[in-house]
Amino acid sequence: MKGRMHTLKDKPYHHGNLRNQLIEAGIRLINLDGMNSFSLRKVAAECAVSHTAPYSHFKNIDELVAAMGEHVTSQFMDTLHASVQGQEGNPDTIILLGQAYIDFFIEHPQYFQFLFYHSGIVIDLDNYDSDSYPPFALFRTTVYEVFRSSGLPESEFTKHLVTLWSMVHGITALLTNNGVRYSGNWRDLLELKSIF
Amino acid sequence: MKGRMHTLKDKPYHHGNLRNQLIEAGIRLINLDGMNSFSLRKVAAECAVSHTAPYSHFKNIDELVAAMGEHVTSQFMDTLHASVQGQEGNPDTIILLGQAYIDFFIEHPQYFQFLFYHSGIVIDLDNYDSDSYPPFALFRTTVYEVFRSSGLPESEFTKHLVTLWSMVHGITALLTNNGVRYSGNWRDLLELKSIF
DNA sequence: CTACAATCTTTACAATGTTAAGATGACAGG
DNA sequence: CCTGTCATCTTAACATTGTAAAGATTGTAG
Repeated sequence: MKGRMHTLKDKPYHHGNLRNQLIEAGIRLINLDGMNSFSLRKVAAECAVSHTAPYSHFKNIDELVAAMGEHVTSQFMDTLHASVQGQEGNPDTIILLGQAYIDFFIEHPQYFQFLFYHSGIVIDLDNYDSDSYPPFALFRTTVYEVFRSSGLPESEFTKHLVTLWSMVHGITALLTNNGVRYSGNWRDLLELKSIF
Repeated sequence: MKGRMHTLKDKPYHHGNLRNQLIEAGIRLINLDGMNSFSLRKVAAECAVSHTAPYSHFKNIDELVAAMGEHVTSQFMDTLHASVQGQEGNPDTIILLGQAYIDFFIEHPQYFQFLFYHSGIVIDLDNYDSDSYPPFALFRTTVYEVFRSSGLPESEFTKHLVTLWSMVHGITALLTNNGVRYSGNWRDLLELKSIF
């Protein structure tokens, strides 16, 4: 991430790599206080540049937040991929993936609201084949592989997929909600198995 | 809602019932544009008072939003109660309640983010007996009545409750998310039965 | 009727997002 | 080496927002 040549993408001009530093500083702020106290000017200050410097790299604050979202989504995907690495054929793959999904947001509680309510993601449930949100696409293909060898009729797949995803997404939404208190382990609250 | 006497609660002084009108105007704004473009000054303008008039009724914007949240929660509870009215003993009560939960937010898509991320609700999963969030308390008692006559061991109750709630809450979170596109009926996406 | 207190307005200020204009400096071509 | 271009960054300015302070208004108790 340090000694790269100048491409069209990263722009280490005067300040050197400001665009990436803004993204990283922004994510740092999200992890601290969430989206409530987030501000463009704080991000700029964190990078020791004027509060309008970000406008050389992002059209507006939404584009900065979107870039931050892509960065976090990338980390999220890495975590998800790692959780199912070398588990091909294992029928518990779905559970591993679901656990990774939940654990990722438990470890970064502010990411949930940030990603799903501010980063401008788009999830199209009408056209699965179009560019879907990567974590959901992975979830879909993973669930499908297990589903295929379950003998259930193909027409039932979507229901099983969305039911599973809703459960995983729902417990995550609850446990990362600022207003929800729970000091125990989520594994005592939810039975991820017994869906198929 | 018009010809009430002055109690300690509503205060029709100069303007007449401003407190309630602020709450209603605020909820109207939420339904239009969600929490993004919400502002105290717009609510005040909507009521044709100065932008600081709300401070005679609320300590700050968070208290106004909290009052709006209580109002919406009250509507939510009315809807939930109506959905299970006269269904005592019916094992499908849980499904009716879950459907009402989902449908309420489908009809008011902005309420989900508003209620769960801005209205300051508190849900304590450690102490169920303490004042919990009313919709969750209702969900809990409703599920418990069905669960009791299912023969399952008492120790498993919490898991079943939270699993169900997560599923309902999760699909609601997804379908009311601004970034999620789905033009069909949620009943084609989820199988609320087959949990017990 | 008078004084009090609740209600509302005016004024002011700090934080924020955004735009416009100008300064800075890397770099390519002469 | 010099110069002009252009991406980058700064300064200045403005609109929107939340909030505090001070004063004006008015219903109501005594």
